[in-house]
Amino acid sequence: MALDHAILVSLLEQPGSGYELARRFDRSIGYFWTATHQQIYRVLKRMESDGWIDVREVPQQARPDKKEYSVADLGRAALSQWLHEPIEPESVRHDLAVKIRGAAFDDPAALIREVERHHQAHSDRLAHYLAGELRDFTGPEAPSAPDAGQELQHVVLRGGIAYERMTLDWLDDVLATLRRLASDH
Amino acid sequence: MALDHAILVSLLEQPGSGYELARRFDRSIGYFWTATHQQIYRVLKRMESDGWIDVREVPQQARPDKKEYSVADLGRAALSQWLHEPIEPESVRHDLAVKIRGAAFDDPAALIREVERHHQAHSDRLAHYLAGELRDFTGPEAPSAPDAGQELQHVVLRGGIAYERMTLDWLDDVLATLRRLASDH
DNA sequence: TCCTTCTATGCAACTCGTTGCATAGACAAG
DNA sequence: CTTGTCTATGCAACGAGTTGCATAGAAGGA
Repeated sequence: MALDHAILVSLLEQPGSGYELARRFDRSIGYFWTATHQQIYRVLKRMESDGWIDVREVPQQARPDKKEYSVADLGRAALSQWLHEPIEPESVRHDLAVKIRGAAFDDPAALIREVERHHQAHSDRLAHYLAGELRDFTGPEAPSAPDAGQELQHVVLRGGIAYERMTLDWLDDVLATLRRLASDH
Repeated sequence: MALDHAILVSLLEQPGSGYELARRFDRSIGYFWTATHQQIYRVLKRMESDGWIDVREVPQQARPDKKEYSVADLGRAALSQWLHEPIEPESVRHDLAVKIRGAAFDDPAALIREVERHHQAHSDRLAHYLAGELRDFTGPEAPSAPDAGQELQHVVLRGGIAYERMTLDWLDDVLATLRRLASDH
């Protein structure tokens, strides 16, 4: 149910259309939440009919018109209420770990390629996060006196960076283990 | 769709009933996958009718009879096929990060308690993982020459431990940030 | 000229995951 | 003696998430 709230937060940071939200969910929001455009349009429709958000039709040239959404008082109140409710620490779902334990009943060496692919993907993601951090928070273009919103965005991004670094270290450990098992054959 | 495969791996490691699987998913499998007993019973039923697993009725005294499942050839083949298919690196869903960014539009100080609760929960989980590692892999009772399956279980557990440590460090960072914002009020 | 990509929104069908409820005997604690 | 917990399985309903498809104009490249 947190997709609602992720959308509200994003719209508070910057009003926008469903399409724009979908792109943000591929970028900065993607650090901590994912959603397809289908999910987003459906939730926007529901929140609009519940009076949580307002719509404004924005005509455009050379591209389709869009509906720009912004957060209404009811939405702000709903977000605030959710912020004050405790939530459970997330439960993990890690496909790769299933594969690693499954490899005991198959060929561990066959997993090496796959793990290397994941290593590359996480390495790319880390580079992307670091570039974003430099651009928005630590580089020369960054605000010298960040406001609360920027401080909080930065600490979330630092979480993403820490996660990717930890994952890369762990994947190195996994690769070393798989290679050891393969050479012992 | 990886619940199927997580169950197959668990049944290969040790045949068992739906109830026993549900408990494993609260314990060791819970390091990397979660599922309720409802999900598990439904998937077991489907896999049985697809011939992936075999059932054996086991009568018991002083407790209800149980159905012990074990992996059939078809299930082993399905697992093996899945192991050879590439999978996408997981997408993240982190409620707490939504809350942290949302706090910019509410009261950051009000989140401190919540973050402390999460810190405690992750700290408990870390202690639990470390106890399991000592018991099964690094303590005096552990096998001196672990087989491939144990090596792979250990590397997955090391991933869980690294994740919890990283998360605790990050939550410290989050708390420091929230406290700074609260004192600047 | 045709093919693809980008912007922008949406329906329909499906699978996956969660929640509430139900049964039922055995055992332990208050 | 009642209440709660543990073992063990399951139905029904709902909500969340995924996949495939559809529309439609504009721009850019082969």
